[in-house]
Amino acid sequence: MANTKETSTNKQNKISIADCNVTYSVQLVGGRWKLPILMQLQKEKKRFGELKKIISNITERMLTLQLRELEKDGLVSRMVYAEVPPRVEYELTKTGKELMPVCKELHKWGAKHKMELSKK
Amino acid sequence: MANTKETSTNKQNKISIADCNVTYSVQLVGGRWKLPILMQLQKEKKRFGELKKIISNITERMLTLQLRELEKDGLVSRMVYAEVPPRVEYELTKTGKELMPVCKELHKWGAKHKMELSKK
DNA sequence: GCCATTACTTACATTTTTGTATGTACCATA
DNA sequence: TATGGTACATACAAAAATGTAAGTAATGGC
Repeated sequence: MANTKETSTNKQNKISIADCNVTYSVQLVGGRWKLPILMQLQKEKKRFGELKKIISNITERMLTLQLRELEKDGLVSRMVYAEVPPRVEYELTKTGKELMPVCKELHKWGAKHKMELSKK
Repeated sequence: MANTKETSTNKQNKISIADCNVTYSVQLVGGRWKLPILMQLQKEKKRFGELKKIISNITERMLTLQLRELEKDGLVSRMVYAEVPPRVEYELTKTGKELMPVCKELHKWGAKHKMELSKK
């Protein structure tokens, strides 16, 4: 996430593979906590602390990191209110919202797949 | 990929997060080379060597590892012909094929998203 | 006997991701 | 002056994913 070596084969492969829009899309939501975050923001915007409470086991560090990436990638917007103690709200962007129907399809596929696996 | 420590927080989180079918699905195709492989098998089955040739930059090791996981997860089937030199063919399973329409949606979303980003 | 071909395997190194623990700024209130 | 709440940041450690380099088995053809 942080501190990537720009010249590594690893990094170069990651970049070149994202030429494909499917791979690109999956990379955007591939971080461990990104989908859990997006799901929580689906219905309404939420504060940092709310996300932390709802998403069990996530640490503040990971929540921050993943939110920053989602923001950089244009899936989530961040609103800071000049208050003390601070208040920061996160919300899906238009692009983020447009991803939700695709998630629904993934959900369907995953559910069906899990069921079929369990039969064996 | 190989050698995971069963008791690590990391692993435990990975597992618990897959309760959600969306996250579960994304995990199945999340490996670096899995989507490139799946895309290649979309139209027709292919031999190990063909995949290696077509997917530029993939190493034999990574191709093997990712194919093994795709097989274990029921997305790809493996057929070994008792010949020398060996011939092994890989093919999408029913489940794998059913994922393709979802990939198409992801593709659309990714393409649109990329376009919008490039405007800024 | 030697070589070529194919689909791997193995040992190891590097890079990336994730987790742990602790510290910070801000100001209102006690 | 001390305390509490919020949303972080930072240094470090562990784990996981990926990459590199070399080797293997099998057999048909030279």
